[in-house]
Amino acid sequence: MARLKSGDRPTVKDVAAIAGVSATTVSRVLAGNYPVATSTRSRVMRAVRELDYVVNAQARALVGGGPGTVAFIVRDLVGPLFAHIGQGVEQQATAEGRLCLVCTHHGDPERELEIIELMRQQQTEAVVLVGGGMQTESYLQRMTSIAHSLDKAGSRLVLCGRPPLGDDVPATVVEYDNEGGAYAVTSYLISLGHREIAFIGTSEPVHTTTTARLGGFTRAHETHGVKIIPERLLPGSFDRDSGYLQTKALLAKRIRFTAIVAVTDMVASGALAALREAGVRVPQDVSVVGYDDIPLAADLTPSLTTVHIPHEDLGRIAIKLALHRDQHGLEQRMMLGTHIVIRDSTGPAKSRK
Amino acid sequence: MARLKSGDRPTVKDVAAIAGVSATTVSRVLAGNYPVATSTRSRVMRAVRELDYVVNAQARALVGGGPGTVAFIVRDLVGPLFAHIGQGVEQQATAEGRLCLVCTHHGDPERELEIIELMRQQQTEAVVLVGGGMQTESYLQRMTSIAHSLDKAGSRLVLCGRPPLGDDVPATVVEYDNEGGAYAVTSYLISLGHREIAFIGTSEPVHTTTTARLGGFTRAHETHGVKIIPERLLPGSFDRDSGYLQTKALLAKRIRFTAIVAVTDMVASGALAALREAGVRVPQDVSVVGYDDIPLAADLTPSLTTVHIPHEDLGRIAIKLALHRDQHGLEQRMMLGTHIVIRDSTGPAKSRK
DNA sequence: TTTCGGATAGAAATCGTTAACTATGAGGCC
DNA sequence: GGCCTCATAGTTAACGATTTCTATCCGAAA
Repeated sequence: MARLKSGDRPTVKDVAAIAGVSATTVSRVLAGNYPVATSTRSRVMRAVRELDYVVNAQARALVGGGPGTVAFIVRDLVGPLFAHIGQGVEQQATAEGRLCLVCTHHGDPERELEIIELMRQQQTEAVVLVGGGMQTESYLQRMTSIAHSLDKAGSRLVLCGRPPLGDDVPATVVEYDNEGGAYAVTSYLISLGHREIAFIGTSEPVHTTTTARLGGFTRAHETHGVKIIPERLLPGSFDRDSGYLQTKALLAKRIRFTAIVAVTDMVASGALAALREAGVRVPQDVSVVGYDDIPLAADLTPSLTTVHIPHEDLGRIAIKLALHRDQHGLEQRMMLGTHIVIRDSTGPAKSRK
Repeated sequence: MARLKSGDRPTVKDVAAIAGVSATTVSRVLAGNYPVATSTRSRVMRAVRELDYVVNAQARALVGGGPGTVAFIVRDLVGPLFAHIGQGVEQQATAEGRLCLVCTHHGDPERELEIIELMRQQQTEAVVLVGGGMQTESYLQRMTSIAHSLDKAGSRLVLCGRPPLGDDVPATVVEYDNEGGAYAVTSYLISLGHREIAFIGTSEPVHTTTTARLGGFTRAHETHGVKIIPERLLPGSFDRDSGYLQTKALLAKRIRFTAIVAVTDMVASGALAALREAGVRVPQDVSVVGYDDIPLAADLTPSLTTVHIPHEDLGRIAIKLALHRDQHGLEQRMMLGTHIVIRDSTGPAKSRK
């Protein structure tokens, strides 16, 4: 007689004891994959309700059943782009019957590694790394070895919005055309007559996102035969403050410019604020473009011309590819398109007297 | 001789076989909680590295060890306030050595219940429900029964940003002063001379967040002896479109108003856009206030007067209380303060002719 | 020399569930 | 009537790790 100590949660055995059957039968009633007499079934169900029994997912997982999990590893949860990618990841994971773990590393590579190790212990089916990463040699090397470790353990490293590690590395990669977007938006500015364009947000150490965006910026200049001067390349992070401060600095140093390409919309937003304070009109005096197309980009004043990233698709496709990687025909490397969204923060270059 | 089939992940037994010891010893070396000869230890460690072994968290959990998990259940991941609360939840969970599951229900109460059930199976230590909820009788009843179920299973229902279910219900509740914030910001408008204030975002069925905010709005009017007319109470959801459309409607219907209280900043943002289109100046002609203090509130034009919610604290405290609920002196019900942030979207009421 | 105890290591039980075997009775067929 | 099969339910092993409980060896104390 399995007397149930209060505080302990009931097990199949407890249910079985009450229903007067074996544990196997309880399991079969719940799974419904084996014939059970109707009377038995109802007795079991009554016992289940009486005890308010639920299976122990851990025990079930051990023996092979139960929902798998997918991990979503991100710098921070705040910030509009992570949320959208996360939305895509969570949606697709749920649609595929998986649970979704979330972890943040706040930009600390050590912490990122710890988290991945933890996910390996958790038997996670896929580990999605979101956003750009460092590009140092040692970091890439460690990532590569992690990809192999996860692969051996039946899991999968997924790089979302970050370039591939190499051809022989077992990882799923879903990128967006970061460089192309920067190229397009810069070309657009050049076509409007701008020749003195500042870029806010170069970074050190080298970051994949920055590199790609700056790369597109540079290529557009080259294609159209416009020279870039280093004074117009300003460092900074991805946040609003960076845009504000760097724009202030730009104005203070009296460097000539007719347009600003900001590395993110948040940076652009800071730039707009700084320009407004300085009495510089946008877009009459200076054009400003951002990158990301965050939800409020259209609500800034003036509304912001920017590059749209298919955030949610990025997350969704990442999960889909990773979970169905055994199916033939599913390429494990995918590049999604970006497109520029023209709003009111850009206009013809002021003809310099 | 435990020959390792490729594709299977290594177990303690495999490590033990290679190191020439028993599984027990491997476990002890890894846990470090029992004396093991130095030579044995190093042989085991070598085998661990050779196989790239990691423990199976599921198996470990079954026998009591391993990190616990908390679940974070939310309407959507996008939307600034959820991200911030999530950030708080994740941070605190990580700090307490817990993993963090995340699920979305898109406003579907059925789905919400399914998710909670799933979390109970997962032996989650705490289930955090974020944001307001429906206030229908049946919903509250089901929530109450869930609270008891989770409690019996050693888990904990946590209500974050939502009023308590009742005194005898085992749940942790962390609220913010929703009603007080609305009262304060409405009082502020009244003190500026506004007497004709519209509220955008009443909802049906009754939603806790809306109810509280509208409640504060109403109380402020009563306190200051100002009458509310139903025409100035407009329905709508929490998003930008709602604010835009309702403001358009308000203008079209030629209802007199000198100020708008929007149920969220996103709604306020839509209202600002509609007013701008109509050539109504803010704050000279009409004042606008929001609620939430989203990151870009300061970047709207004009910058938005709003009510600040301590989002991150909300999430952090929710987890802290839930995980340490056994410790005496920790109240399982907490109300955090809100405060209004005065920016440029509010000004004195235009003296009517 | 005998015995006691500390230092190590292994065997076996345990966690909760499922799945592969077994076992039992009833009913149909020759 | 004997045999075979189907329906149903129970036994037992397995999943991978931890944790008692034992067992051995060796040096020290008596």
